[in-house]
Amino acid sequence: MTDETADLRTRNSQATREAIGHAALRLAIEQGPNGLALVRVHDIAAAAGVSPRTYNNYFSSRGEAICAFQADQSKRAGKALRARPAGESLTEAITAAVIELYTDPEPDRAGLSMIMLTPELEGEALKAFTMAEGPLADAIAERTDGDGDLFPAVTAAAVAGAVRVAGRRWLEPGTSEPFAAILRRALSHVLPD
Amino acid sequence: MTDETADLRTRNSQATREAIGHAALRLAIEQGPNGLALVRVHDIAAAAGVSPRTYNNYFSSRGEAICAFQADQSKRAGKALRARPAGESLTEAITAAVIELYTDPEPDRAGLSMIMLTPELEGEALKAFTMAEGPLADAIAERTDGDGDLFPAVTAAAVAGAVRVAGRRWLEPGTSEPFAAILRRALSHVLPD
DNA sequence: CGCACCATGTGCGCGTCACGCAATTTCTAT
DNA sequence: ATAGAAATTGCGTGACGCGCACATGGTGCG
Repeated sequence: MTDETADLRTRNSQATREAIGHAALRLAIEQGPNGLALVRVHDIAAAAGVSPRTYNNYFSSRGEAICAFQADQSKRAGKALRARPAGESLTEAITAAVIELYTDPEPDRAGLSMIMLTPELEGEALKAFTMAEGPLADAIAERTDGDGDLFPAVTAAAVAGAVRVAGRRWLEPGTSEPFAAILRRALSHVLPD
Repeated sequence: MTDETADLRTRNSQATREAIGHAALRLAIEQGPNGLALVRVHDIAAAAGVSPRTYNNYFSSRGEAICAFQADQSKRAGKALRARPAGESLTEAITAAVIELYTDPEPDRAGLSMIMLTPELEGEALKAFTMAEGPLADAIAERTDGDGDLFPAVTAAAVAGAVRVAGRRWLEPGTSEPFAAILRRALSHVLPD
């Protein structure tokens, strides 16, 4: 892995960040999409084993904490694309990278529902998915070597949008199709043949 | 116009909504992208000539008020596409509709900068642009008569993303190219030839 | 033409939150 | 082992979101 653990200190703090995020999402799921107001900062902090003030050092809103996992996942989009072999076409590489990134384990239905289907979280959820765009655009630009200057960013945005739509689709009741399949179909509409 | 003025009462309340939104955006611009915290609810309400409590009846956060104009504009995307003649191809129709919608007057640079370049507004800004997706997807579905079930939503998301990217591009310092031209180029990357 | 009705505007008050500040604990590096 | 930085924490403050109740004004009925 290219992850050289960076700093041991940094690692530790990322661990607590994850702990807080995980606790926040878990509590939110327990209360359901309509009881988000009942998830108090105090409870999140307690569940994560930190002080409320510390929670606030890592996140500046409950929504941010709840969506942290999704956001962190999206941030890895660039790395995922770069990990694809150079032999693949851009479309193949993006498709494979995105599918691998978002289905490493099949996502948690409850968690994704909470994030994508709760109105109060809409803004944070969009931020979380949109976070993939920057890194992804950079990685695309590297692969295409200055195609059009707008192409990488636009494609990245389209891909992020396709992922979101695929997620919504996968969450619809009575969907047995695996997420990867839906994702592949969604991406086929925005990527060059 | 299909706008039948609906109700006179409704009209009035939409007027105050606009007034509040306009006031919020104006005050935000005055303070610049770094002084958003200084834009108090009290000031917005005062500038709009309503009570702070009334402001809160229309918007549940400052960001929502500031981005209201952009959000309302995006909501008209479906209508804009439906207004295109049936003879046009889907790509032509979408391109024309989007350009017309977002450049009816050339957008206000200060306002768009505030919305798109202020970190605290990122979530709300994304919501504002994403609001075009639903209506747009419906309108696309009507034009294509059940192409693929994912196609309309994915395309709408890609278009909304392209608009966002085009906006960012247009805001970059030293850009003299008209927004419509950038928009057209951006859309060409996500729409079928 | 008047009356009852509903939507909107407003004042008040409560609970929560985000965050600056400063003391304290914890951990790393030499 | 020790100096020093980073992280955790407590406290205090200002603002906010919103429920509640009341006033007001436009609307549609009889």
